[in-house]
Amino acid sequence: MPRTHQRRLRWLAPAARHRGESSTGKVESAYRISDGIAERIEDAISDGILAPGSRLLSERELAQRLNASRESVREAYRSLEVVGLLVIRRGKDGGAFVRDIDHGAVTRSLSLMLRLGKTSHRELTEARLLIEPPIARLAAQRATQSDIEAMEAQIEGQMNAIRGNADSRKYDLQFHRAMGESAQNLPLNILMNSLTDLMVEALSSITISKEMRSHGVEFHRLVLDAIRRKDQDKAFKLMQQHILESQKWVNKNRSKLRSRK
Amino acid sequence: MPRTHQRRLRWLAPAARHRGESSTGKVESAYRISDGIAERIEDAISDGILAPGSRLLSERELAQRLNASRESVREAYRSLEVVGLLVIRRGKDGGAFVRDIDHGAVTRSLSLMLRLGKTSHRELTEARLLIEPPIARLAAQRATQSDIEAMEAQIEGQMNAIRGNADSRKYDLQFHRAMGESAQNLPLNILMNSLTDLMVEALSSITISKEMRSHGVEFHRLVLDAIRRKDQDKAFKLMQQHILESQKWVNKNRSKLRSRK
DNA sequence: TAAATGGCAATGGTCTGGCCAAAAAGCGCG
DNA sequence: CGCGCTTTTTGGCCAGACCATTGCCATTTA
Repeated sequence: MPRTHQRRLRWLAPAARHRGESSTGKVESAYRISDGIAERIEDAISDGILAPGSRLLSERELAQRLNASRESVREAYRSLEVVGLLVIRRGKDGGAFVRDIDHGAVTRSLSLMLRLGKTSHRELTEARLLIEPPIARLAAQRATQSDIEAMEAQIEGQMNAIRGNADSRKYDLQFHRAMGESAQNLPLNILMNSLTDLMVEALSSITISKEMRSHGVEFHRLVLDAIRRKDQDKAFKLMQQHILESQKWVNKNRSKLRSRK
Repeated sequence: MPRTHQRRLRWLAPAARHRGESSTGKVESAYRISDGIAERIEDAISDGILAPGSRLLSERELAQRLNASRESVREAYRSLEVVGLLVIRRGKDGGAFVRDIDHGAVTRSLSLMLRLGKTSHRELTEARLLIEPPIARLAAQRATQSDIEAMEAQIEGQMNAIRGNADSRKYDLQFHRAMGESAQNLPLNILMNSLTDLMVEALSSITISKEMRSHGVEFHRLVLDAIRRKDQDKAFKLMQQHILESQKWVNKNRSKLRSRK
């Protein structure tokens, strides 16, 4: 057994701790060994002891060291994979790796709830309408040079894609993401990303005319311009208009808008 | 083996399906039996075939029917529990039950990401400031009589709690929730609930003076009054002011504001 | 009669031990 | 050097067992 791994084990020192209810409301059904393990790993990650990319012990090995069964460890790893903290790979040099921070889990979770709640397209647009324009305003206020360059790159890519008749949606989405980044507000950014992801998902079946796509990229260009000039109100209004336009277009073309996946 | 359960099995008819990547970005590491099972159950739930409260087959039984091992079924159930779709109970008459729709999963997920991203209190307030006032406006526009009564009830409870020196935070939170309900926009509502939950969590260590609490409930009363009169702008501004006030108060009292749990 | 007790049965939680499949590393050969 | 086979590590899956928890019910007891 290699000694090199010894250092990694510090985080598994504390024994099983509190039971009951976490402040966010998850009811824990009594005690589970796997939950205890998962919790310690989670803490280790959020404390930075386990950095993104680092590899955890193999199921067999951690089980042995903790005097637990492989299944308990396995279950812990799987739970953390489900919430997006780990990624598990098979094969030699496989195992569980700490994932770099990824907002996708929030989006998935939100998406699930919205599907269950039969959310309409109207609600989604309404929500975007309340969140994105303010974010554009913040972006105009705070964007750094590199933020602006990132947005420029996406617009560039989008234009090329349109010219080549390739799929430009990816760049469209990325532009919104880049704008979100520059607003420098993590919660808002995550929320906006979730909403735009859902929008893209909802519209994925619809083909968009070349004209409309050009129209979209043009809007992005204008928004970016406002951000560059730090014209907050203009950025706000443009983004608002952008969303309204695309909604209007969707309404016109909703020959068959799928309510769910 | 009882025949009565035969009906419940319809949803497990389709065989394993698509692999690869879901549109929300989850990378699926090759094929897993448990994922297949989980997916079918998830679909059954979101299609309404499995209603909230209904009980799934026991691990042993479903495993047998699917010709899978108990572990695969178990893993599927656990995954769905983690994302908040199921709740699992032990003991006789225990098992996996479809949970009624619960936004807590989104909050937990968001909370995790924010912790990992070292989100500041400032960002949280900023986000609330952008989301809650618009929601108050929507509430003023759309609240039904029963919505209003729900809010009244929370204010009532909050006042009683303050008079009796009991914990009024719960009612405070519930008021915001009730207001969110009346805005009749699910995504916005979920987002707002997540933010307020996080705020409550962040402030849970701080004791709040009786005076301040009375001040808070007074604000709620004013907001509700504006909603009753359908005075959208007033509701908007009051909510904005409410958040600003409480932030100001927090800044003053942040003798020791914990950055994370 | 009503309440406490104790056994029973169903179900999830954990463990053991094993085999299979994937996947990367190592190695040998051209 | 690079291609292809073999090896080795690791997760995925399985079978069977036992434990812990929980609700139910018959029995006992106050």
